[in-house]
Amino acid sequence: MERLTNTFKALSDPTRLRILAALAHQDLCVCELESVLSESQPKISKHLTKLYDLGLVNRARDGQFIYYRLETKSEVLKSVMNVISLHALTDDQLKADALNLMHPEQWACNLKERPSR
Amino acid sequence: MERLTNTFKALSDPTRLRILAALAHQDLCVCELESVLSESQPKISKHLTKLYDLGLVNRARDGQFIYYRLETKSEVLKSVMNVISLHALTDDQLKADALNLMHPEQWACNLKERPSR
DNA sequence: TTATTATATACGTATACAAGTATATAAAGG
DNA sequence: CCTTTATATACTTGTATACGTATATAATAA
Repeated sequence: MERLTNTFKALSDPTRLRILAALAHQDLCVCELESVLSESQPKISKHLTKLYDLGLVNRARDGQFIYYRLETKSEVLKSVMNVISLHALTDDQLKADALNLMHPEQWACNLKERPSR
Repeated sequence: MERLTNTFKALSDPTRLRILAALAHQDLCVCELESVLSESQPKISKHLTKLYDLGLVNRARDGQFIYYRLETKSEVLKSVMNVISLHALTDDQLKADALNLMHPEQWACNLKERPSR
């Protein structure tokens, strides 16, 4: 049961929910998430590490960048993402994040073009 | 978003998950939950109060007893209960609780017969 | 009324954790 | 090589919270 409670604990932090909601749209590297959420690099990185350790996200290095994506193997995450995505339709913070996601030209991130796209 | 993160936080505690899993079978009062989970009265009571404050369970007094039941109005809880119930099929602790639930004659609880049944 | 049972809560303690700051590691480019 | 950019992590601090113990409240029974 500890695995399940730890998963819920991971979901109990607003920053991690925002990260998951953003990754539901597309895979992103740390610096991109910094821009989308307007949060500090260590903060984003630490939350991503926590999500990774729990098996909720996956990651792959591409040069300097490390791209994170949702872990599709997690059935619990799959169920919960439905709840989160539904919430994203009405929650102001999540709506603002989704808007930022649509405007990469405004990101502070120096990444001009995405190598993997 | 705070409402959602608080809900996930409530679900991140094993005792509260056990309570919800038990209430998924039937409504129960505090002393019955004490017996089913083999946990202390203040511990059960405090967790129930937390679940109640979050709107995840409802309660109704019946004489000395206060019966708790799942709050069917919560859509988030409804989604999450599917995950929990699925987990209950394989988790040892939740299976043991379900077994206790089937043997009320073994409960330390002095409640001989349920008034509301 | 007094005793008993059921439930809630206050209080102290130990622990977990989020966040900021600083630093370490790693890759790329000059 | 040195510099810059991206990412991870160590360290500290404040806060939240779970638990046990004790006590308060409420209902029932004697």
